[in-house]
Amino acid sequence: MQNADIARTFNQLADLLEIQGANAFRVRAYRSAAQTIEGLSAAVSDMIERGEDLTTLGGIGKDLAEKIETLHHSGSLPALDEAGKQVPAGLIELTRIDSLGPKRVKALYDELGVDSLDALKQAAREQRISALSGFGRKTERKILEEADRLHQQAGRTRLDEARQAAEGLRHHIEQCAGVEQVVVAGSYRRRRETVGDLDMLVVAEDGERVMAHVGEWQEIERVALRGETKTTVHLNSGLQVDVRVVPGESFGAALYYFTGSQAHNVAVRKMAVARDLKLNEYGVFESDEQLAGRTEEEVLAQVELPWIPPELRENCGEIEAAQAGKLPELVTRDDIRGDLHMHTTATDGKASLEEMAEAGRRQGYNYIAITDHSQRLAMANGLDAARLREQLADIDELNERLKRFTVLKSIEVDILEDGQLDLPDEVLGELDLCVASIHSRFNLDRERQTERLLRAMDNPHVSLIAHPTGRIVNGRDGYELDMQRIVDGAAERGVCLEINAQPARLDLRDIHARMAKEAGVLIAISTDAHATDQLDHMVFGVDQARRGWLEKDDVLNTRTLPQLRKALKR
DNA sequence: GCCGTTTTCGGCCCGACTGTTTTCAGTCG
Repeated sequence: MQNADIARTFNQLADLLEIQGANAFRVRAYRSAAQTIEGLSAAVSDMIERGEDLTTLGGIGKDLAEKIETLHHSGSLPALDEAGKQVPAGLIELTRIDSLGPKRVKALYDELGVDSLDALKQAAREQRISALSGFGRKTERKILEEADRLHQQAGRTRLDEARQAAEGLRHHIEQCAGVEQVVVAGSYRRRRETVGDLDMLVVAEDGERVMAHVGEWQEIERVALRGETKTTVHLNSGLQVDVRVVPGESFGAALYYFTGSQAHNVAVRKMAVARDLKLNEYGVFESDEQLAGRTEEEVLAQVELPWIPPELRENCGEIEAAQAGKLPELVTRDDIRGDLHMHTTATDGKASLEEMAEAGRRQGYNYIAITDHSQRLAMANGLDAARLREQLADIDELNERLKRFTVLKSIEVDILEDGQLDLPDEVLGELDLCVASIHSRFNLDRERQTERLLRAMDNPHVSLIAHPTGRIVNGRDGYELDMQRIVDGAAERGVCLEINAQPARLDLRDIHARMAKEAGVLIAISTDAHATDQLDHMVFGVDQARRGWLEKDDVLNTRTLPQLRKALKR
């Protein structure tokens, strides 16, 4: 039972309880516990095996700790089965329809027996919904429209795709007269790997004018709602965007509020309440007097907190760290001195050795490492020892011509099923660094996959494990791994782990990067570029590193070349 | 269901928008 499974179970139970009309705070307790568990770097099942007390976790008391243990030992939860008997689980899907929440779903079920999407559509078409008290013709029509849309609705959008949409719309809004500033807040600003929607904040006096201007954007499929200060639109790409207009004196409060996360906001607002203050998107207030609101710094100062980087605002220890003056100084793109993972035309890259070097230099780097694939990856035209040695000679020749820039000799060597490497040790010994990774047999069980990676790290030539979990964002889960053992194993052996900066990989993910930092494992942030323009992906890797609390010293490729060579010695 | 610098009971974050209402409930973020 993984953390995500436990979190999902609690969220399901919360959904069912909500439809039943259970105490809203009880429902919230389940959701908050789910969030806590999802944000943990350690596996809850391991904590139970080690006999740790789960009630030390925030939002988890005696009852929820027992339920987690029940889940861990039996794989199911009687409370969930019980709730499922009270209301059909199919109702949860109905709450995903925009404008249908738990109360209305319950009413539709009680009054009309609606327990599925099809039953809902039929009831709407037969106009039985508008006959109910509290429902009207408009609501009925809207339900029908939204039920049809539900099928085509995408899930969360990858950050790089969201960036395209966000920048386009932001530019459009900036053209509106009277607009002083446009900022994208929400999970986009926190740099989560995917976003559910976009939250845009506009500083302007005339809200009506901005709302009208937004409605004219060419990429809009439809306007879902529109008020004086807030409008929600759906883009052709399927992405939902909320645009809000705020006055300048509230900009900091609004930016803070709409950046979230929700869990972070709730925690900070509680701190305001404890000081007899009210904190909302317009500012910090003592009775009716506004004490702060123009900047995030002055808002946070009212609850005696320093400014907290958005990437950390997940209520996973950042508030406590801020109070103790122990916030990390997060790594930045400017700290990066080189890129340690990229391919050339020798295998499946699109650019030559020399073109990659030139592109690396244009990034402002001091060095890059060329890491083409090894022979096992036949479809990528992987290198055998002889072809690798040819490339090494080419690199020597290139380095003699380059000034104040170094191309490091490397390889992305395949890790075979038994943990052996795909090239002989003697040729690996001729490299500056050896990057190893898995490209096959993703389906081994957890124990064997973990052993496989540990065996690979046993090879003294291995410097770095690339995309350690093999996951693809919105694509596939990583292979089964005991991450704690991988991280501890890397720490013992002096092996580094990669944050692969491809927006589709971002592997390690944030919580595992943080786990590695805590174990003292150095992280390389690398683009895995297969073309020169993909070196630009470095920013996504840096964002992910920041979400993992990494500082400059935690990152291998912030080092100068001599420091790097030293750090690579095992 | 959780939690404690006012509390082991009684609180628990806050506001915009919509539709169906004559003053507000439901939903969403």
